[in-house]
Amino acid sequence: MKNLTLKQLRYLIALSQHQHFGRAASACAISQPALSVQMKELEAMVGAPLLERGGRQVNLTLLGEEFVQRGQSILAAVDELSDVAQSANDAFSGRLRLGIIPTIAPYLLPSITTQIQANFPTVQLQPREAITSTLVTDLLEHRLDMAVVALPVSEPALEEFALFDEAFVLVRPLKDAEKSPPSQDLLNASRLLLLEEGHCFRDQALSFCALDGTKLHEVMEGNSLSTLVQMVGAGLGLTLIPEMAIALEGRGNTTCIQRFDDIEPKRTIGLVWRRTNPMSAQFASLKDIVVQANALAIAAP
Amino acid sequence: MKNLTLKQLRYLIALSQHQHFGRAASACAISQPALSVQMKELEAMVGAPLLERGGRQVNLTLLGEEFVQRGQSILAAVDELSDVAQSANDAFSGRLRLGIIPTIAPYLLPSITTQIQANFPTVQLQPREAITSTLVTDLLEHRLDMAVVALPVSEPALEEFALFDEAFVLVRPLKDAEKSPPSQDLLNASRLLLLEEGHCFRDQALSFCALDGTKLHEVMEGNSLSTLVQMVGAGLGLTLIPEMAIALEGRGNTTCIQRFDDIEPKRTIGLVWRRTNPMSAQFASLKDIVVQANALAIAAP
DNA sequence: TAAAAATACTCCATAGGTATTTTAT
DNA sequence: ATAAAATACCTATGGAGTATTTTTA
Repeated sequence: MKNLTLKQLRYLIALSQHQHFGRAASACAISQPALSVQMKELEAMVGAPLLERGGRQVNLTLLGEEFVQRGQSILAAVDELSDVAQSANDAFSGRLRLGIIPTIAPYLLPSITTQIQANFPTVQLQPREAITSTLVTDLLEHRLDMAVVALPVSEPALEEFALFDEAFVLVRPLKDAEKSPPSQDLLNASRLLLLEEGHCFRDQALSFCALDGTKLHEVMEGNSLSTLVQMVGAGLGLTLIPEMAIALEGRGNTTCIQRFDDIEPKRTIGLVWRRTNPMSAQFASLKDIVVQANALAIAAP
Repeated sequence: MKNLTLKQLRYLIALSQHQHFGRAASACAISQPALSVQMKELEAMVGAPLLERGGRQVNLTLLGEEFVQRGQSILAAVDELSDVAQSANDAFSGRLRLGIIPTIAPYLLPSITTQIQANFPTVQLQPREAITSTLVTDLLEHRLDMAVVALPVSEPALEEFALFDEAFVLVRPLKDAEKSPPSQDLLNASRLLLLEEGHCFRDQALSFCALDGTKLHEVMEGNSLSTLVQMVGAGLGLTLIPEMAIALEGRGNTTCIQRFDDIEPKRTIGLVWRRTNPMSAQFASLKDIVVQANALAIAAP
């Protein structure tokens, strides 16, 4: 029974409908002998007669009827495969597992979600928030389809696509609003509040200050930008936040935001995905969505 | 998608399990290039990638996963066909639509049913009672598998198998028990009670009396032997019943049973079925069952 | 005798094998 | 450099066609 073919089932069903080899054969667009041979082989495989051959008409045995019944549902399931393939072909659709780093997620994810649902209603977005290293691993091991991270990732297996640059701004206690303008020197002289290890934003901030983690002594760690901003408000130090976070984090009345004039620190945010992902082409169409989402996020009050 | 084969589904599933063309191929007992080609063709047919080819391992796309899921249930349904075939092969089993004439049914059917259930527990007996002409039509048109009738049927498409001869006995009012012994002359001189038209037993009785229906004037018709016997008891005439009916119909105390001495009337009871029925071989094994059932029926009190 | 299915044979499409190249890590 | 998949090419199986025979009603 290992060599049973779908054709044979189709032929048997045709035969059950026409009860006549000649007519069933032409319904299947094959010759009568071809049908005879196939049915003979099918019966040989089954080891029992499926057909009762009369001179005038062909009838099915009980077993034959059973085969027709089951064959029909098998063929129906096969036909459904075409439908599945078709709908998958039609448009960018289905599950999209999107990773996103925590220093972007709260600000960008809401508008990304909205934009995607508006533009690709058939896409089921499954966002996941994690630090870059986790996201990259998840991408490489097929647990994610795409991620929003700070570039470069420099992973050969991953395709990178830059979306926009994002400036960092200084967060100071409100009372210092009139004091010295922001500068690298100021940061170096102050207690700097940073995210805990692993967050790329921490590394980016340190890099800007031309410091490495080991030389850092006057530092406190937090695990969300909100926490850090609150700590700044309490006068415990300074911190940097990405431009996009201003709308959300700059609302308090205990801190103030200051931009750097001279050498503005920034990072590049981009999309990454496996080069081998067959959806690559369609991912390209996603980039516009995310750029738009960014515009909305910045424009938000 | 019309040319999709079960092999391709098997290959895809193997690939999803091994995530490696080489190993999946050997699991399928084919070469790696053969597998590559089949998967390529499958994807071409589907019109969308099912596989994501990485250097180290092969992964499935979302659509590929969907195909694997559906493919597995399709293959499961195909495997079930083997089981169906197997169980049908193992023994004489399944539905048996058995026709039986009314002049035998009440006396023979109970023991037939018992015997069949004891000997072929997997057979589902579906008995139907009707006159011979109906049974023959039903057989020819595949509404019955087999029938118990009086032979000969002389239908070329039907196989006949004689089971046993069945004598007819005379039923007279009890008061006539000591009168003239049964003979053809007696029958001709009396009012003969017969079954209505269509029952073969009517024709057999008439034939024995060397009468045809048209010459019959002193005749009443009934539609069951029991009714006729009751009428005999009421002194309305005579009737004939088959030997097998004695146990049931001879119990009353208003009638008596008399056997013919000289030329004993009888008929042959047999099985008939379509020559083309593939179960023919197995039907042969049924004949012993029915013969046994007859022995039981006659032996019954 | 006529209609229908089975057989005989032939051919070609294609599944599959081997050898090799390309690709990706 | 190496492992793996794709490609090229060849072979052989088997699905399907035509012509014919056998069967059965």
